[in-house]
Amino acid sequence: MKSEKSETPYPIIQSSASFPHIEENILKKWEKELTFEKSISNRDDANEFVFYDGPPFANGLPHYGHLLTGFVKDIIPRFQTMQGKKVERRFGWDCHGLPAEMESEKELGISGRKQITDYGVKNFNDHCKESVMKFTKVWEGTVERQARWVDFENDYKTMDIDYMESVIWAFKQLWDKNLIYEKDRVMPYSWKAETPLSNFETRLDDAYRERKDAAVTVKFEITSSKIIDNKSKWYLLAWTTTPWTLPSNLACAVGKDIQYTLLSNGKENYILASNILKKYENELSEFSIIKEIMGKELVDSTYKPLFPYFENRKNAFRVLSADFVNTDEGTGIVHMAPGFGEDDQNVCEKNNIELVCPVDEQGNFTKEVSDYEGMNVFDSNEKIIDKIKNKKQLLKKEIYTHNYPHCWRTDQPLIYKSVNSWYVNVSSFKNRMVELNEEINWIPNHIKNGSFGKWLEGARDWSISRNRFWGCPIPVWKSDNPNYPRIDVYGSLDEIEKDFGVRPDNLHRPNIDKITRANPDDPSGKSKMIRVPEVFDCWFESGSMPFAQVHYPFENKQWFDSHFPADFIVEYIGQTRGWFYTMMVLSTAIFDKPPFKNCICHGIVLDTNGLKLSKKLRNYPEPDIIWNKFGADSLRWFFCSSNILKGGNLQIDMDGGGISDAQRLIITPLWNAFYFFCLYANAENIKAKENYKSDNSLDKYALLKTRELIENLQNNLDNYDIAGACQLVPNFIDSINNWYIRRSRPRFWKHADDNDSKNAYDTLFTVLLNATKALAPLLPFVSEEIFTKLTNLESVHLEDWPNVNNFPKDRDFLEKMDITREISSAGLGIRKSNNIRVRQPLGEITIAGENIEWIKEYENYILDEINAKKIILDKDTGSLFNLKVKINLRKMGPKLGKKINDYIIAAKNDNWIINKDKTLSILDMTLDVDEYILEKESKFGTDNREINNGNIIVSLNLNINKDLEIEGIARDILRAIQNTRKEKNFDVSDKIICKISGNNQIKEAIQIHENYIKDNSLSDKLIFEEVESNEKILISNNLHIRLDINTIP
RNA sequence: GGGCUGGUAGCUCAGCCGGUUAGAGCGCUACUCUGAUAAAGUAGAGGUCGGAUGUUCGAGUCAUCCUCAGCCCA
Repeated sequence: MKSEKSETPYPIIQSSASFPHIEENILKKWEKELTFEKSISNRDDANEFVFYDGPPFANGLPHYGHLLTGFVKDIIPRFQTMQGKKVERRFGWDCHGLPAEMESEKELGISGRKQITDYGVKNFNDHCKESVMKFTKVWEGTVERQARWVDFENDYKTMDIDYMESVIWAFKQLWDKNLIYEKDRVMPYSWKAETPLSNFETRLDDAYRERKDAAVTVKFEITSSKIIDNKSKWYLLAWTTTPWTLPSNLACAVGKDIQYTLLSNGKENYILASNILKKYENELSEFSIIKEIMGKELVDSTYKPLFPYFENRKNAFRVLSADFVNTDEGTGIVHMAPGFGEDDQNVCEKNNIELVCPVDEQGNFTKEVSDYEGMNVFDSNEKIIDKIKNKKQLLKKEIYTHNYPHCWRTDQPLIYKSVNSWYVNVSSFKNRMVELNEEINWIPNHIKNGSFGKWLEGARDWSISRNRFWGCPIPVWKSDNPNYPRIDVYGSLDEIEKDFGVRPDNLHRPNIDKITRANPDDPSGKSKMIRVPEVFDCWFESGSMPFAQVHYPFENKQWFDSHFPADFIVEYIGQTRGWFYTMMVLSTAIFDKPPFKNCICHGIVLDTNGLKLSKKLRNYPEPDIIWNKFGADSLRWFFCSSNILKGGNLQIDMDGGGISDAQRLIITPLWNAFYFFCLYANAENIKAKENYKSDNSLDKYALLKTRELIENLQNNLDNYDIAGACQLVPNFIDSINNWYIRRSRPRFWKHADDNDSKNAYDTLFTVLLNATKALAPLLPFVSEEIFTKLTNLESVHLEDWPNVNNFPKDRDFLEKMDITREISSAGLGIRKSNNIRVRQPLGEITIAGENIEWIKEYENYILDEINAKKIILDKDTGSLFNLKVKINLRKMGPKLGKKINDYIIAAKNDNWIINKDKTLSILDMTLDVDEYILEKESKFGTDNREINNGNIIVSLNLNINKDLEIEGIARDILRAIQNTRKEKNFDVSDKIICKISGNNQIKEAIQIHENYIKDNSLSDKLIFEEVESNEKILISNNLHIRLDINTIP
């Protein structure tokens, strides 16, 4: 556009927009105008949509996974806001737990519990508190840049005292319901970090690594058994990769349905599983088989302890039956050390064998195992093996390579060890969780009865305590004198104050540990009530989020009652084991309700090789590059149109392939439609207004398509199907840009007072206005830009969802226009296959079919599009097509059975007759109207095609007479002029004087079509005269012209 | 070892209650068009629907088994 035009109805738009630049400006505008705040405050309190924000670990940096979740966390609330709902969005921070402690240890250069206690728990926790929030600014920046609207000022932190008070309240609730117990249990344990790890942590990064260990097969001497004699010595053969657990052996386990073989060499007799004999063929070469028995016959046999340390244990040193025993590895006889194996512990407990755990917190043997006291278990392996060898109870020693879990921080191999921990008795109410799960709508649906449902069914008790420092304290005080046992559990600051006389202003360690009192049950007054040392698993804290974020029940009781459960949450699919689950546990136990009603589980963002994105590999583009190159809307579209939102995965490539596609295929075309509108509205000085009533068919079509878009988007977003919503948009854009605007183009450069032209502007304006509203949740930036530039209103995000009742509704019309488009495509296809350029006008197009009179009304679009002169509607069945019969298989298949093939062949060979009553005679049958399908098949030839499932035939007359040829040349000339205008950078409204030279055909074309060429090229004068200086331009039919065009000053 | 999800065109994915010739978008190639021009149109190439067996007149679709991949549990 020319810049001297000072006042235009619409802003002057660049044809190629810089979306990143537009986005940055919109962010500034939103910030300045408090648009987000208004979008909430201008809604009614009584009509809320409740969204819970899952707290990320505060001390990590945001990555693509967070961005993806963030987009979804933005789309649904924006959509619901436009539906008239008030949607508050508070950001949350997960502050406690091992990740925070690890980071602090790294920063402080210390490691392990001893060094932390030396450093001082207070100093350490103070550091954690500072350190954990250090990335919040980065987070805010990223979240803002992605156009995610969320309230950072009114955020919640799991380390706030209010939050923590609600957490201990929850614990007390569970305690009062008898759902809490304390117990020794086997857990993965880092002896270097001196803490048990959650199973979550054993799976971090590359925790499982290859490791070589000595695997031994040892002989347990049987002392009594119902299946063997006592004349010679019998041994059970057991196999283990952790020889250091053998001193703590208390039992052996067999599978009761596994077959075992009894072997003898005359002196000694062995028992082991039958199907692993050949693994031991060297060791057992001199042994022969005596008999085979089932495992259950071995149960209750007793044997002599291998080591003396625990020989007096009650019920120990027996053969037990256990389901988990198999013969994949080992001997089918499992050595059981209940202090060091979870299965071992469970089986022994069932059989009333009390566990032993003679290994201390640093992984060294205690004095119970006197020979190895103070020795690290891994160092003791060889010595223990030697000892067994000396006792002649070692059958085999081998080096065994296996994947073994390591501590993700200290790099040392973990051990499994019995540790005291507090548990939630989840298994006692898991059935109720399964019931409540039925009330939740999961996206994708299979999560409900799949990974989440199955996980609930198999839910196990939850270890909620950690032997650590930075976390919410377990609010239990115990007597320090076992002679006067007493346990007090506190669920509020008030309760603590009441008993201890002090009100803590900080619930963190070591503050809370200093609060003690005399044991009221101890008449001597000497014993004290002391808090247990553990803190909560941080997942207990994030699971408490629905109530703890508002300090329920101490405050906001009413708020909570109306904001629980949440309408909607979203996280990645792995949270079925994390946040989704822990909320479900606490919500079921405390409130007997599901914690949320709708839950989207999205998949994982991977690189193009299917690998996880990792800082080490640098296998992903930095988000900053994406923001600056494509903008956030493109990334949002790339993510949200993918089936990653239905639990699948999505690959992102280094140079942002899919993201540039989103821009190229969605955002730019939308922008182009807007650009087109502004370009011509400004040129014609037209101010458009909302108008849904145009009687022009193209306008009506555009409005119907817009209505369809709005309805479809609403349906899909109502059902949380964001990807489904996105999939509808390309069709809309195609209809508007490549049909509506293309076919309407001339209407936009008619004079402004022309009514049809007005309708065109109003309609395109109305289409863009409503489409940007409906697309606002999916494309918040570009929608905002177009909408505000179009209307001068404050923000599209303060608008209500468009009302479809404003729009016309006419399915029949929509279908007709779609057929019109199909006919046009077929016409262009016929041209193509006959190599006739579209600029060459053709005579007539013939359309044949039933009930096609309506096409008359649409003929202009078809004639324009395919450049033909006339439409002939033909009902004649003979000339253009043959009728084909298809048997209605769904109907006839079951009736005819195998014979149906004969009828299919007869139909293909046209062996049928249609009777007067429209029944069909075929072979020996007469078919009713609904038992066969009649289709048209175009006759052989290149000038016709069938469309609409063979209901309509399109035929194009390809004869080019003299008149048509000359007209074609005239159009070629016009095109050459237009091209030259473009090359010379003339404005679309510049008027010109045009000189043309060429042969007689050119001259004739100019004479006959002078006005056509002049009008369309804005030529005041069209002069046929010799043009010497310029280059020859080749047009069709091997003709050349020379052109000289100049603007009129 | 068990569970869940998936395997359809070069890529990303549709494909409802089984039905005749398996679709879309992108990408690629060719041609065309142009008063939006780094846009647009038409067409072409490209598939043993992971494999096998079964049920059926008929299987991409249903059943069983196998296989591969991802995730989860052990």
